[in-house]
Amino acid sequence: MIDLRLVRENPDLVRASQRARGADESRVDALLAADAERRAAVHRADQLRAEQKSASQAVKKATPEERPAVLERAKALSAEVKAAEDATRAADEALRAAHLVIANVVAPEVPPGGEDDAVTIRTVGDVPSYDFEVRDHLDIGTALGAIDMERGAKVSGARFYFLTGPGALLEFALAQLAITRAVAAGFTPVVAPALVGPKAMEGTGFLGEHDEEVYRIERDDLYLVGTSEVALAGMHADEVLDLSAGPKRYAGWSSCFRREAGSYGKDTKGIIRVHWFDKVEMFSFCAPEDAEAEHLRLLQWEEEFLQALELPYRVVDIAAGDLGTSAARKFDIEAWFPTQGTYRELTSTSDCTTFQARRLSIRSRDADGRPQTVATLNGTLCAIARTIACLLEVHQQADGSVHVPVALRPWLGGHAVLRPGMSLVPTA
RNA sequence: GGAGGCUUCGCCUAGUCCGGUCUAUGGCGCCGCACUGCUAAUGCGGUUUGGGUUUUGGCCCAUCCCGGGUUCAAAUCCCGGAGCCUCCGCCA
Repeated sequence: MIDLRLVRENPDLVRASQRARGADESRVDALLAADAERRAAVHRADQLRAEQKSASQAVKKATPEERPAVLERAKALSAEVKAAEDATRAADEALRAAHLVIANVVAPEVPPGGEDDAVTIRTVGDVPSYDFEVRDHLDIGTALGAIDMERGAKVSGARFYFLTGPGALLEFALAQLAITRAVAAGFTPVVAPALVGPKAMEGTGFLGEHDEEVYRIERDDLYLVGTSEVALAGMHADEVLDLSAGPKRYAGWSSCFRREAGSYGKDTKGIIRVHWFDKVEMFSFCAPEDAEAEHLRLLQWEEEFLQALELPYRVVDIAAGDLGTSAARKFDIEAWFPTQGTYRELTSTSDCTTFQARRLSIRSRDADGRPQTVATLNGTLCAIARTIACLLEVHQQADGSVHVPVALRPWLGGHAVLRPGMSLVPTA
């Protein structure tokens, strides 16, 4: 949730943010009204309680003769306090409801517009050309014995898959490369739970208008995470972190689950858009004033990872209307998919400023030792299934084999190419 | 799944039986001041968090795992729940 003080002191800024997102501006005024109402209710209840406290003390000190009268007054006040507390509770809930429906305030640099208005910041690597007919990742993967969609569907339904043989090895190789690089950069590696409670889910902003995307285990009141961001953010809920040595960074590995409710017909072929995949996610907790710089660092680590995979890509600055609820700014990296003749999203990094941390009550101490809400940022290091898809397409060769990027070879038995029917036994 | 125990202001802890200056005790740690040639030791003071209000000096309210209840009054009594621990059962 956004900072209430900001709404009180600079409502126009928040209204402008809502407008940029294409969201309802009047929610800002509803929030202001709810805030004023709550403060009035709290004030009334506090004053009544103060009176009641002294009345209660008087009961104790009263002589037997005055006792009935004093007790009478205390009882009356008690009833008034109870009523005032009910009113406060109602005002609290109204405020919370009004508060939760406002998305994070977009950063001033964010491009205006919607989904199609992302601005390309830079393009890295040359778009490859092929002197043969390119095949899509599913054709290549099936021929390699790396991907089995049909049996995935047989066992679990559409958008499920098996990774087999070289596909399974690729999964582990990518995970190893991602985690190894993250550790070298100073991240703490984490294996995070894929099932989380409602608090973590709501705190990270996934239960608002986008809860259609989320798998829910009703019987146990648990959710399957769509990203380990949820567990990593929730990890430090209700804590005061020591950030005196700089940002606290985690690289979390977990399975990710997405219902893909609104995407019927999109990317139906292969493993680009699936209900389940594994992902290594970077997550940072840092002081609010460091968030922008940290965001650029996350972006840089993402880029270096794709460079290690020898994949051409471009970095785009996502427009206001296409930002997630929690994000103030978001950069996607889109990698080249030869069969689609375009760049497709492979990673995404968001600066959530204090939006998530305020909901989850994650704080640190400022220079004066006062608690302050931290900023949280997340970034994909490697969404494994989609990355495999991209690797297979970009690195395909005329004979149906696939070039293995040098960085991945240590985890692929030293093999420089993958080819149908090959032995997976490591080379000497 | 069954039985029992635990949860207090950073950490440890007193208090809970028997409700009322609990406006929460003590120790450790931390901060400030004093003493000391320096260090150590010692002494004094401070040290939960959130909200409201404010003439910026404060003042008020809440907060003893969470939510209800009883009562004029709840850390304390009653009911429900969560988390952790131990034992039994089951299990990779």
